[in-house]
Amino acid sequence: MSSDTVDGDTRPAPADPGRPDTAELSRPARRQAEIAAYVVEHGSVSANDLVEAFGVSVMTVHRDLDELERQGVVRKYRGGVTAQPTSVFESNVAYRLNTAQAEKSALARHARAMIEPGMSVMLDDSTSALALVDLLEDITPLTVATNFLPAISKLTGLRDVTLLALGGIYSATHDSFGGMPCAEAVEALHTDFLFCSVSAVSPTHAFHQEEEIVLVKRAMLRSARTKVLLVDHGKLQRTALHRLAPLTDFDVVVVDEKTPADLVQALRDNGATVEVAPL
Amino acid sequence: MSSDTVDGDTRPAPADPGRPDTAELSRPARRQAEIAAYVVEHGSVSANDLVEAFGVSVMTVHRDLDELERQGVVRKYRGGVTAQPTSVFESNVAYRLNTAQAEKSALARHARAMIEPGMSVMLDDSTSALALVDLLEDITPLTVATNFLPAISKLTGLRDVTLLALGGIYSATHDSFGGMPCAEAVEALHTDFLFCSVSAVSPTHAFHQEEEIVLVKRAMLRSARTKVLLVDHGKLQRTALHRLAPLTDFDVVVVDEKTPADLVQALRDNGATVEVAPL
DNA sequence: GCTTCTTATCGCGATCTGATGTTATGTTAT
DNA sequence: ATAACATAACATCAGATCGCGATAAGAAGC
Repeated sequence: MSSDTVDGDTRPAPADPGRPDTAELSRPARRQAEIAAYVVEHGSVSANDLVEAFGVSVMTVHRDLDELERQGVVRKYRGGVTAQPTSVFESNVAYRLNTAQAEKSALARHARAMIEPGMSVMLDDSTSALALVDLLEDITPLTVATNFLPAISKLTGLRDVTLLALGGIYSATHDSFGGMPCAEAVEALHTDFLFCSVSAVSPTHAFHQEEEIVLVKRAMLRSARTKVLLVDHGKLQRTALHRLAPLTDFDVVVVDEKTPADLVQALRDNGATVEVAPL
Repeated sequence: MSSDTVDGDTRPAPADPGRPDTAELSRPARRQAEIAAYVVEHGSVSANDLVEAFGVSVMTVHRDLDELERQGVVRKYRGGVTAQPTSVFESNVAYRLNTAQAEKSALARHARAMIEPGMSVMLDDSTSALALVDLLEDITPLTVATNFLPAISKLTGLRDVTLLALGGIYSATHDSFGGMPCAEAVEALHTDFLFCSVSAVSPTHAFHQEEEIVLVKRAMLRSARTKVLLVDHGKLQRTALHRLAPLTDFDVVVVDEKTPADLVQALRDNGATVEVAPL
């Protein structure tokens, strides 16, 4: 029972330089993310393999796998699991691993500066938007519309914030509401601001992995006066399946300070209004 | 500093026979409910009065009052608080005090028996509906639509349940979403069942305190095939401001076993289909 | 300006929840 | 039928959170 991998975990976490930052994620969540990566890499693994690889009990492995299956990242069969088409992995695990905490909060601070009391803002289901929620508390009164459950939960606690929940079909993968019902709810609104993020950004366009998400984001773009795209530099080299919109559809594209200067220039050359958020 | 009212609380809670059942409510929540009742009764009281009356520190009193103000039950002014128009108190505190746990869960069990895998059900923002949520887990697959945040939170965890969140304007008083946006979201649906509750039931009609709530409930009534009203016997002697709908609009009215026989008969005499849920 | 009330911050203690392993009881394949 | 695997049902432990008060700093009224 590989006693070297058990508890007494006082080490400051594996860290694994080169990989995304996994700190400040709950232990099981981190392990699940790592398991997911492991499964995607190996295509198909047995539960016992995972027991050995991660030094936890079978029971725990199964619990993790159940959770990952619930999120649609893997499929279970008797004896093990297989990876699902990568898109889900991308948008889920990437989201969980790739915290980029510092960048996100820099973007959020920059965004916050645009908002003034009395305004209405719309937020999408992104961690960047979530970071912004924490900063809204004292820009009151304020109206906030979002389809992101964690954001909704946080906002219910705030006084002087009119919360407009955008309902729809719940997606465990994103922990948000989507689909047609959500798009319709969005159509019925018009807010001063939209703050959103996407999974990938090319010099000319914003991209996203999933079609249903694109549906909602497009609706959001139509329903806000000033549209702000929050981009941490990790997004800039990546690519994704569906083209969401040209960057010129956004009034502002905010990038973090770590973004290479040439990439910023490339965005500007293509007509985007880019602002750099200091860390 | 009245040391007799402090901690060491091994007593099985004051109980206060004659008053609604306040057990299984968190301590602060219970105290807040009692404070609310106290304020409503006295119309206007000072913070210090409450310190003495409840044997807690000023700080705690203020925290409680802040929470109650957030819920719209009281209004603070320098030195104390005043009660707000009773309707809010009714629908909020009554909801918190009057748990009637046993009855609710009896109603829920009865309701659950009507549901079969594959169906779609709509739930309103009532504690009765919440009790039902706990029983849905193994009637899968299932589609559930609700505007009640606690229900939504619970349902996000369930696999094989398609959750359709009904968005709208968040109400701290009810911990649910409402208003026009919500009503519109409801209009767009059509479910097999609606399970709902109201604040008061006369022999012929269902009533509710608040207009906006009525708006949503009416929409729900229009959007379900089979409408079920869950009524614990406490509701039957009470009255409320707005008439929601005649009882004959419901396909079934479920009451708990403790309901006096003559009241059940009265409902039936007026044309309602009444079923009694065994405890 | 002084008093009274309110809010912010910290710390302690009790409580709760979450995470995990173990044992026991199904299930499925061979 | 039997072995391998999966789930269910406790028990335990640790960490996080909550509830609360005390003190201190900050408004608001007189």
